[in-house]
Amino acid sequence: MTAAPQTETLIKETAKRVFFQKGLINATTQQIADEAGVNRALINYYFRSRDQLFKAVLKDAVDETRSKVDAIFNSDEPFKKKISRYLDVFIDRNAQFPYIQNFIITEIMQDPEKMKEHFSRKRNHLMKHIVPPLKEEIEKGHIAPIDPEHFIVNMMSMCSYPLVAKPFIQNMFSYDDKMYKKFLQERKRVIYKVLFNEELPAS
Amino acid sequence: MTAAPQTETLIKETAKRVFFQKGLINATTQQIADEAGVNRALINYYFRSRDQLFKAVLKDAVDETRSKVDAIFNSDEPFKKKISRYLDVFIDRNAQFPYIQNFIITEIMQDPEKMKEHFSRKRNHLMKHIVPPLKEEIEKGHIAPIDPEHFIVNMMSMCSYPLVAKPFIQNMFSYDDKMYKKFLQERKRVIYKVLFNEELPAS
DNA sequence: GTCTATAAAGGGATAGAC
DNA sequence: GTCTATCCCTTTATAGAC
Repeated sequence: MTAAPQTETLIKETAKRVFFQKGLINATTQQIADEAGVNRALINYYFRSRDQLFKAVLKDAVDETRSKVDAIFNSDEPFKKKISRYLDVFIDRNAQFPYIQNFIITEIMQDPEKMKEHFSRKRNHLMKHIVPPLKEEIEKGHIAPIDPEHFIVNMMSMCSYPLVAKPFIQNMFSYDDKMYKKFLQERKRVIYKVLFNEELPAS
Repeated sequence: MTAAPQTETLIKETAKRVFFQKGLINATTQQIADEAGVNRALINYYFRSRDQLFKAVLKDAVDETRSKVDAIFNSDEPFKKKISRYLDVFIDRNAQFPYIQNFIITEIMQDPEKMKEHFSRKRNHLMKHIVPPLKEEIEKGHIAPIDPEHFIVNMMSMCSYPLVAKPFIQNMFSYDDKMYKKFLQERKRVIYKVLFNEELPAS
């Protein structure tokens, strides 16, 4: 085993931290190199360009979240249970890397064509997992009637926005980091309640 | 009346369009000048720097929304009616300038200290308008018990996220611009329903 | 693989002519 | 008020030595 993969991994992990934990979307290659303690030229050596490093790191993050979500929805648990597990995974994962959502949105905002690169396979991903079982539950009378597309947007909104707007929320409610973390955990229960108009069962 | 104010206004309106309608957060001064059909140096002449132009435009946008929101909550209508009017104003205003929310978030993300410049007076703004009457309505049994902070975040999430994530939603649901616009209008009713668990009355 | 040095481009801001 | 020309700085990317 040579030293190469170590450096490449180090750069990638550092970029992940700088971009998604520190939220520095405009971080320069110099900043990332300094943070990783490597020479700046090595970034070009391993990734050719800043843009390709960025894409690689974002792709990894998106893929990782997606595979976790797939695992949940491909299981044979009841629909409401799947949703509650989705809330767990989505919130915990994004609490660890709070700015992933901002980056996805900002990337797409700059150039909607970019999304197709990142989400070509994910397109309709949540829809396929959610719309059929949701309609079924509504027909059975287990869930109050709602347009599935609004259901999905409600769920994503209430999950993502509190992450995307972290500094805004901390300021508005005078939350320190510990209180904000607690608030995020509470949201799993709150969102479930709002979506289904019933309490989240103790698991 | 000289030609000066016209050019200054032209630059400002153009920047507003480039930033908040086109979503080009990293637009260069050259791009803005070209779009406005003026010489690039005039931006520095009127605004000294790109940063000050940006701040001026963002401040205008924030102030305009805020004064509309204040007018609603300073009226003496019933609480639920105020919320429904807030949904109207917030969604219509941000549908016109879809990327204002992104910019606020991105600005704050880059440097949380910046928020204090923009929102020093707004701090706790929504809280003061919402928390007391919400608690009162809950005590009276008109609204199901909920933590007011989660209520506010639920409301802001379901309003803002569909705007912030516009390209994402359009892609996911294969919405063209017309369908997306319709979807946004529907959300007024959907959000009201989710917040209060009752239908929005016909106004 | 890793470093130094340098090329090359992009963008913001200003001086000075008109 | 408006324009051209220029300066300056930042940042990316690469060539070439080690």
